[in-house]
Amino acid sequence: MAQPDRVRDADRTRAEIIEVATREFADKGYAGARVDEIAAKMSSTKRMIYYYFGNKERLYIEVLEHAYAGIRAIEQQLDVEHLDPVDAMRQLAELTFDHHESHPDFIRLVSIENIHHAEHIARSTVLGGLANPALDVLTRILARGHESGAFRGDVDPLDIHMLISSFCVFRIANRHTWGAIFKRDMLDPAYRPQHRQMLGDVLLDYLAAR
Amino acid sequence: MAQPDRVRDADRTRAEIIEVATREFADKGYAGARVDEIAAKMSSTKRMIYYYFGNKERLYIEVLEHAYAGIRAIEQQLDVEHLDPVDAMRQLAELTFDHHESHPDFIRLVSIENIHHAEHIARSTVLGGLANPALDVLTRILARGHESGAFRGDVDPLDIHMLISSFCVFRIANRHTWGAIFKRDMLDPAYRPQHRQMLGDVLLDYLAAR
Amino acid sequence: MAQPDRVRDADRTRAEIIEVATREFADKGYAGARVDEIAAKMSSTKRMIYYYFGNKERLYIEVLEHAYAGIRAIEQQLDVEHLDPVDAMRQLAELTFDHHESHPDFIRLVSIENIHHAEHIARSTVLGGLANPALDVLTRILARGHESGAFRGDVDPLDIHMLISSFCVFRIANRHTWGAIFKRDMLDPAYRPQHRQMLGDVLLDYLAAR
Amino acid sequence: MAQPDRVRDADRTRAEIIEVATREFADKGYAGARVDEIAAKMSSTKRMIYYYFGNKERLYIEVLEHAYAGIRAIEQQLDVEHLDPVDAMRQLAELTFDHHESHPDFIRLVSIENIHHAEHIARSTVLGGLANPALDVLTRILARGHESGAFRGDVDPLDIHMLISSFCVFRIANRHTWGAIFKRDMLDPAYRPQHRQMLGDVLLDYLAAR
DNA sequence: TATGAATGAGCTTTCATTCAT
DNA sequence: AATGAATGAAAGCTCATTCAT
Repeated sequence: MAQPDRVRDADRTRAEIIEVATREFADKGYAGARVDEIAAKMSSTKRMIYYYFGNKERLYIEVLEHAYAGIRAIEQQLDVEHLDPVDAMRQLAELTFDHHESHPDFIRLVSIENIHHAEHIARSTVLGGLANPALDVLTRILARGHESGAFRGDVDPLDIHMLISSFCVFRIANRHTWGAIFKRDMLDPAYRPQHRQMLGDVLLDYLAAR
Repeated sequence: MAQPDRVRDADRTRAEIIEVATREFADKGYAGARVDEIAAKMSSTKRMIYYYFGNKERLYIEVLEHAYAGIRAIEQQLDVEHLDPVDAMRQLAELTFDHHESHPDFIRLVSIENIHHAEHIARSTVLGGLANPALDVLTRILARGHESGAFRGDVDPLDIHMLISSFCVFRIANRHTWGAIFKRDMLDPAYRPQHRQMLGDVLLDYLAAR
Repeated sequence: MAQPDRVRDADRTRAEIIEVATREFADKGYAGARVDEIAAKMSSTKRMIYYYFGNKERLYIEVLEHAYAGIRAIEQQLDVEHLDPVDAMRQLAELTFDHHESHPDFIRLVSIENIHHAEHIARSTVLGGLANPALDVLTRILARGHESGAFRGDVDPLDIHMLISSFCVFRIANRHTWGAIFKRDMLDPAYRPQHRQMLGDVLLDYLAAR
Repeated sequence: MAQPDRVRDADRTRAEIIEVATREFADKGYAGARVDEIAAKMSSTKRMIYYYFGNKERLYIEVLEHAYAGIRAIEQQLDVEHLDPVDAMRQLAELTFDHHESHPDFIRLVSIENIHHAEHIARSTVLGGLANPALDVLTRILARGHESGAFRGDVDPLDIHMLISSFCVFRIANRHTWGAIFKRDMLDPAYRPQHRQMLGDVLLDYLAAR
């Protein structure tokens, strides 16, 4: 029984490093994050970061992989086949809305990765082949909506996904400059219901057959 | 005649530093950008950066101020009072769409500034008080559209601005991760007309009085 | 029967470590060799190196001792008493020539040890007292050659040994810089017979009574 | 006059770094040498090493280039055309003998470079194209000696150079292991005349026409 | 006898910044 | 107004070694 415990310790150490590093990278960016700072904020030592991840970049890539893993499960919360396409579409949008709002670190990591031209995603064996399952669900909803006569049929699912993502991501990613310029915090809970409603309305108004 | 020339040389040196630094910061982020690299890419020397800007942060702030200054002129291209509100709305959206597409460095600087919690905007005397004139134009269009019966009246102009911005910014800011995950370049010219059209449609469908 | 087997396993493990470490030290030098690298190249683990040898330096010393042990058997291949002194001398030289050529790792270890001022030889109980038996054989040949009137009598056997060694060692030890500067590989098989012949000629011309 | 002084300071700083680094690399080898140690032994700082040389390897390469530069002037001390070939040959050998004895750091650097498979010479633009002028002089002496009937004509100048080098290098390069095994310091001044004489005799006996 | 996890000390290198002229 | 040389502080990373079982 000694072996499993040690293995669990190793996993625990790895997991803690990923967790602390996620916060640090999301907060400071890749170049701005300090390996020493990550070490200081965890119960293990800096040496362990190099023991498990080899270097800063590989740690960052694993942080990215871990962060992206979280979003893959979104669509599984949606029982799309038993829902009216209109309801399904709104629910899918709101699921994204809620997910992004509750995962600001993920959104920030994505921003950071874009600053780096997504070079680390390209370098990741995991993320390179990541198909977004939410897109399949969306495609299915659009098809069923078109069949039922509720939706127009000339839309590209990926464009709809872009519309949803842009709205949900923007609130989080551009929160600070927006707040500085317009003196309004897009994430102020007071605006939340109105924005969440707005997203669904925008989508459904656009998709509505005419 | 010596003085003015020297002044003009000084202005030219400043301008070149800003120009090179804009590219460097936009490309690498604030922490990732290197003062040495900026110096190497310009015709003047590193010492001049410190002579004119004091330190890296103040240079970055001036880069940001310079970049934001560019966007303020957008709405001036729009003769809003002589246009039908529906046309004016579509034109305003397309103006933003076009501007952002042709100013990727600005969008990237905004992303970078958000990574840094907009702390430099807060520190800038210029940017702190920056009111976005586009918002006034937008407010005016929405009011006229509501008066004419074309638009619904229950929308917050800033939310509409957010909708436009999110769509226009997302294509640029998230281009690389999107491309890495979905294997499609959002900025591929082939998609441009369709996205530009889509933005206007989304807006007008949503704003339409019902 | 368990004990002997374990002992044999232990010997086998030790032998493998020595073997792998010899290659690694000879290839990279003492400071350049990595304990991790040695461990990675063997079937056992890094911990075993410390288990059997205590530390890197003691491992290196044992590698050195093992390498020097190989050369002690050289002169035993020579049936010196039944040979004409001239033939014996040439054969002894060629034996050294052949041995060094076929043991480049030994030559490299000697170079490395010289870089370290032979401090590890001094620290080795085995090597400190190592008398080179080849020298006895050489001394005997020179004496018999002088008695027979073939050789001059005013030579120091150790100087002759130095002459032989310098020629045989140089080809191996300085192969790479020589090749880089003169664009000729001293170990190219095409030159081998000529160099081997030359060594004997040089020796016998010098030793010839006049 | 300010510029030249600063330039001289820069040159002086570079020269001091090379000088101290030569001793350190020659003493400890490439991997064993410490940049910190080099810095500690000079009047400038560690940062300057990186300012002028970029990294440890480039510093080592420049050390090597500087060390090799010293040996190129050897043959210029020899007025070969006005000497009898026999005398010229002995003088050339003694020049090499003396040079190597008085430049043990150079010999050690060559040994070290061989341990590294001469990879740094290969990487050096200077050393890659280094022709050894001493070889030209040697070729000339051999030719004149053959013409005069003093020397045999079937020898390759490079082989003769190898014979000279091996003898002169061996005393320095293998001094420590030799001393440890045979309890005799090859560089003991007491042996110097005898070895110097021996080298010339060996050479001339071998080259003598018969 | 054996081993995966862990580590302190120290290594090379980088970077924004300032000095001296 | 301009500049090449210099630098302190700290960054990322490595290495021989030991711990805990």
